[in-house]
Amino acid sequence: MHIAVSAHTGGAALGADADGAVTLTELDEAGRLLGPPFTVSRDDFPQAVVQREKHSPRWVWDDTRRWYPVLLEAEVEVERCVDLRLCHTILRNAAATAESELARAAPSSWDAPSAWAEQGETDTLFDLGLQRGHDDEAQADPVEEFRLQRAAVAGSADPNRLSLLLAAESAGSLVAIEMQFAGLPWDASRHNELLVELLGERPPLGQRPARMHELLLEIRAALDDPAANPDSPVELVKSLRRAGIDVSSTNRWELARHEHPAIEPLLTYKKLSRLLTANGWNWIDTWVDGGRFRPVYVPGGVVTGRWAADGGGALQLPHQVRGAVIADPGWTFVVADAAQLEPRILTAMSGDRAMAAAGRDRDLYDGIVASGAVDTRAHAKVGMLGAMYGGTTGESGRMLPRLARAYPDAIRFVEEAARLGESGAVVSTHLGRTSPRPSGEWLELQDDARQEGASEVLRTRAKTARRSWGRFTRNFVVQGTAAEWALAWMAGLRRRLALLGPELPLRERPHLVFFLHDEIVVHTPVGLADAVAAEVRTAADEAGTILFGAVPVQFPVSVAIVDSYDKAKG
DNA sequence: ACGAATTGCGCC
DNA sequence: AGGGCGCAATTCGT
Repeated sequence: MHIAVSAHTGGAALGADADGAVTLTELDEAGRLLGPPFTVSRDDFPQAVVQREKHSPRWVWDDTRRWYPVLLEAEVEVERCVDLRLCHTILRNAAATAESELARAAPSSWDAPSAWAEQGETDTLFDLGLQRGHDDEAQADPVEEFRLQRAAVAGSADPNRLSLLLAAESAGSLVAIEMQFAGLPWDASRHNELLVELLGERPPLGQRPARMHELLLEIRAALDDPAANPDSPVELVKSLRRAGIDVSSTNRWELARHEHPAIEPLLTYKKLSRLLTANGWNWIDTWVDGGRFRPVYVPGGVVTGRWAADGGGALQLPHQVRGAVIADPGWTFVVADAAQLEPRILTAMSGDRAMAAAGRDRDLYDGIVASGAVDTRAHAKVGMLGAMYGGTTGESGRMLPRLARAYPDAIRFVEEAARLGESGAVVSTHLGRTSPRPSGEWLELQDDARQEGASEVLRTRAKTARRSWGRFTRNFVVQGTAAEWALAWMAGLRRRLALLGPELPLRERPHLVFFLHDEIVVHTPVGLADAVAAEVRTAADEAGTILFGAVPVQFPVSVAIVDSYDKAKG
């Protein structure tokens, strides 16, 4: 029998056995049973959830993707939940819970990836969750797991932060399913127009669009090579070298360094080729259905805590096609992005007061210029990005000493994260998500390089690997904490949006339709757009306070009300 | 011939 | 010697 569970006052919950019956167990916050489990049929399950929702339970279940789509199909929304699998992953790896029973136990089905993720095809997603048994999960008792998780959090040095992280992660799992359910409004005919403007008419299978064909002829003429093939990197390098262009690869950066009549058409060709293959007509055929693009979001899909997406390249939608994202008649979009999120996160984490002042009531990079640390906004930006990514070369590297002088706390913070990574240690985000340990291979390499008589080659390799891991941990703390801020922002906004349309189903009131790391899109009736914009800002302020308390760091968002996505300055 | 790895590039 | 991804096409390796 599968048991999903709900906890908290008034809560109840569920699980499905082979016949699809669902068992609900009422729990308190520690996971203690408040009464005997009871069973409802699969058909009655959504209604049972509706009854319980009146008391705002927190549903505790193994996997939001398993349960929530069925509920949304039945127009049942859940206010909050615990996604045990996502939370387990966090607690299993967190330094703060390393001594817990949960973390010391042998790996179990809770450590496996979601068994419900792969069935994300649009035709099956929303009806099979309850019916399909899963062998591993048959053994996995969510009540017991919930208790282990609560105990692990309670036993950690800072239970509040971890609790917050688990709540945010779980809220994100609800948003992910809701956004897939609602879909991103997508106008396929507008998308086609955009493609025709850039590429020419859709060509027959296997042929190049007209514009690309013209460019191909230009390239061949310029290279004096009638067989030059820009689609093949290997052949293209040979063609370029024959024409006297000294390249070792065909990537854009390297090509752009050379002056030659073939370069410009080649770069244009590659740009269009990318558009055609990644977001061309085939993409429309595959991913747009009924005026909606429904990517499968994968909360926690990135080690840092960022989301990933499965199918359609949802998190890489090029600006070229964003004009096809058009609001329904009578509706509009509220598009918001957090301004300079990562450096502001670093400011709050490191307590750098000078940087906090630089970012107060203005663009942070402008503020850095105004402080006299660097001379242009572009320098400020590239310098800060370099500091957070571990860049050492070029402009970025040159800016670092100035930034370190002006903002010692912030720079020291990321340098320390890098140093820890290089030494093989783990680092953690503000709320306690911990970086993975370096691989056995990495550790061995470091070990071997330290041996007496290790070759110079080996020592160099070890150093390269060490630096590389340091760049990863350096970035992990910032990117991961930014992801936490974004989750808090989105969770708060989700709650606030629900209040703008009480009693209305998700798709008939303002709802989130897109999320991109530090940017959100809300689809809303036109009349509520201003109210939504206000909630977006309030939720952003709240997210900063929730994570960091009363620190003097602002998290401003730029908000645009637009009827198509390309009109938001991105 | 086929799956794995690489290349290149889109997003943040 | 720049962090994290996903995806399509090409190229490599067996």
